[in-house]
Amino acid sequence: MNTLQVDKTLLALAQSFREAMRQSVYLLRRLDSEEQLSSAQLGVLKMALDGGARVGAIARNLGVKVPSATEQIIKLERAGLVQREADPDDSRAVRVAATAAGRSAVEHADQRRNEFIAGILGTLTQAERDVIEAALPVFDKIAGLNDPVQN
Amino acid sequence: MNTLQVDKTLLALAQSFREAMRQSVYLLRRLDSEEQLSSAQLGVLKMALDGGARVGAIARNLGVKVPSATEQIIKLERAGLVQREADPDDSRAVRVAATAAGRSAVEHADQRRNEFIAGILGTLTQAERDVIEAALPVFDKIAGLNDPVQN
DNA sequence: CTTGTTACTTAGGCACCCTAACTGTTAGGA
DNA sequence: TCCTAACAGTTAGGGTGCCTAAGTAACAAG
Repeated sequence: MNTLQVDKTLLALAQSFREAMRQSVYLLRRLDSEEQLSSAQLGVLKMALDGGARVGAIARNLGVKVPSATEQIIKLERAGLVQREADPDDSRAVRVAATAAGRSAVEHADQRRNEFIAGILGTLTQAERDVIEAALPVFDKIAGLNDPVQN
Repeated sequence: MNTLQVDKTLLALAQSFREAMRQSVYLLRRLDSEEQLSSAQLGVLKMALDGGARVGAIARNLGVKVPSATEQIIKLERAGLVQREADPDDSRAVRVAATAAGRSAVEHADQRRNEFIAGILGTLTQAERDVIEAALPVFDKIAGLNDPVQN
């Protein structure tokens, strides 16, 4: 019960946690390789769904630097999935809005990806799914803890 | 309780699961950006710890194609962290073994990464950590389900 | 009206991954 | 024995996504 022991447990958990993260990278890679729309682009596109998202906000939400967001936005624009327009209130800013094609692309991509994952989850027992479901909010919290440190 | 409803629940869970995976990508990215040894290289190096791992085995374990593994191995070799030597039993094959420097690099990198994650996990409640701990084996199972599809 | 800050874009570069093509080795017939 | 198919890795070439540094343009404050 001393500090050392607690740390040891924590470190062991951290190790397993890292391994799980590593696995999810593979899973995501696989998911990406079977779709037209990459995860990065899907993330941008999703933010552009509700009207006009600013480039900086998109970057922040995706955990990347502004130029990286710009790059994805330009690709999406060329693909006709988003439009860039000047912000009426601040002409330095750019509003990124999904086009109709963009909207439908998101829906399709999201559905296909969800189905893929659901297919995997479907092979689990209900108890296992419950365990996952219970863990997801904690993952969210962890993500929130990671976020604020910013860049 | 009909199939449709089950599917709906499953899809919703899949959606949340995807979101959690997305977050772990950010977390891993952050982890990587603060270290010398990248995740990709650490993965290769770890496989090279117990004697001689074959290039193909490394690639398979890391979920990448052989040329990608070769690339990382060459980098590690240039950094003096692994050695490549011919397999005595099959001279087509190459054995990749960690050097002393490689071993110590793994230890340091692993420890630093674990400490980083432990620092995050340490801010959770014990109950939350328990939930995570319970979920990790299920993540492993999911990874195993994803793996076999191979290519 | 100048000066600093802010929002974004452009330019250049790096890491990691992939497919296709090549080299060398092994193994299984004819 | 020799020829050929399969196999293990490497090389070549290309794509994506991310980053920093250096522009450009617009706002905001003195």
